[in-house]
Order: sequence, then structure tokens, then C-alpha cells
Amino acid sequence: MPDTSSLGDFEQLVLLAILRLDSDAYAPGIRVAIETAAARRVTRGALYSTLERLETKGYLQWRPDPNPGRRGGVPRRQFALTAPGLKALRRSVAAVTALTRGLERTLGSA
Amino acid sequence: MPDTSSLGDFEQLVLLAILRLDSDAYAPGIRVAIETAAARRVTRGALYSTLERLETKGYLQWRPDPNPGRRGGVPRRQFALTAPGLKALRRSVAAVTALTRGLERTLGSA
DNA sequence: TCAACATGTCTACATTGTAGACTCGAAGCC
DNA sequence: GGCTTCGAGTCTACAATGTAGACATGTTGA
Repeated sequence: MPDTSSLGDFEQLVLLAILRLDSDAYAPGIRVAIETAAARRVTRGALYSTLERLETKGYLQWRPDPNPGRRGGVPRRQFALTAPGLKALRRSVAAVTALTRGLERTLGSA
Repeated sequence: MPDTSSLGDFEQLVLLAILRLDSDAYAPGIRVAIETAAARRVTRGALYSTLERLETKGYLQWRPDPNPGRRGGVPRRQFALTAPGLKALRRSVAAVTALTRGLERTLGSA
């Protein structure tokens, strides 16, 4: 791992989705959020591998669903960013923002 | 390659830098632009591998430096996005933008 | 002629992304 | 109770992307 450990693109999307979903940050919802925002398919495998890697890096934490009552078996996990996770995400978003600034018209990100 | 071929994070930064530098989009400058924006080191190897991969995907093109007159040996290459490259970049930036919207305060991207 | 320099190439490997089959256990139905 | 359905998560194997650093090549100027 490089010392200025940066985020891959999918990792970035996952962290953003968790931040955005806040207390609703369960894996299935994260998946839907990314699929919607990025207009692309996200398999469970891809998502869980990434979640695990982010946890290993100390960028996120989870706890068992504080309010269950659904259908399935295994309890869901509620994810949240850690302080280092938020910091890494900030850096990552800042890089894109810096290079994007002034190109809004060309990029159509009105 | 997935059919909805998405950009890796470094690829995204490289395309953004090229777009931004416009007619000054030579490899060394691209490198500096990314190092500055992302506050991280970028080796030549990393950059050229990525440029080559992006070219293979048809996302960028290059031509020999139209106005030479520098020091070194091999002529520089001037890079530019292709239409598909711009499209892919738009998609990629749009995903980040969509998930970022409303989180400006938290992310400090004022 | 030769050192310094500016680009670009090559090789080998590490990290991240992806797909899809599989496991687990609770809930509902009969 | 036994069986099916379902939601969530695990596992394995591989593909794509990212990274480092040594090397090559040709120009310039002392």
C-alpha cells in the first residue's frame, strides 16, 4: 500500500454512499445508491469485497442492525465512516473537484 | 472489460488533467497537474501505463509536439481526449457529483 | 566528446474491481 | 413439523488498474 494511500474509484463511491445514507447505510441500500448514481450494475461480490477492504484499512466500521424486523436470516450490518475514512474521502473528492473546477460547462455537471 | 466500462480513479484524474491543460497537455505537465491537485506523488511509470491504456480504449489520442524547441531528446507528445473519452469522463464525474451533492459541508469542498 | 537533461519505454508486481455460485438462518405456508 | 422463499452475507478465482524504478534515446551546451 502506498503511504499516501488513495482511494480507488469504487471505494470512493462506496464511502460517499455510506456518508449520504447515514443511518440507512446497509449494504443493499449502498448498492442501490451506487447503481443509481453511476448508472451501472454493482454485484454483491464487488460491494462486499470493497467493504471488507475499506474496513481493513480502517476507513469504516459497522455494527449489527440496531432495529431489525425484516424477513431474512443473517442480521444486516449498519456501516459508518471512521475519521480516517472521512479524511481519505475528502482528499479524494478534493482532487476531482480541483481538476474539475472551471470545466463545468464542458463536463455538463451543471 | 465490463460493458459499461468505467474509469479507474487515476484514469479519471489523467483525463481531467488533459482536458484542463488543453493544448498544453504533455505528459510531464499532466503529471504535475495531478500531483498538485491530488497532493500525491505520480511516477512516470504510473502515468505512461495509464496513458497507454486510455489510448487503447480509444479515450485519447496524441500527436507529436507541434511546436518543439526544448531541451530533451525524444519529441514530446501532445494528448487530447476523443469523443468517447469525454463521454466516459462525463459519466464518471457525474457519478461522483451525484453522490456528493448535499454533502459539501461535510466534505469541505466549499 | 561528454555530461546533463528531458522525455519516453519496459518489466514486474501490488492493489482494486468483478462475477457468480454458495451458505446461512428467519419467516411464512401448508 | 417440513418445506419453500427470501434477504443478507461469504467465498473463490480472475481481470483490470495502479505503482515503482531501472533503462533507453536523442539534444543541448560546455
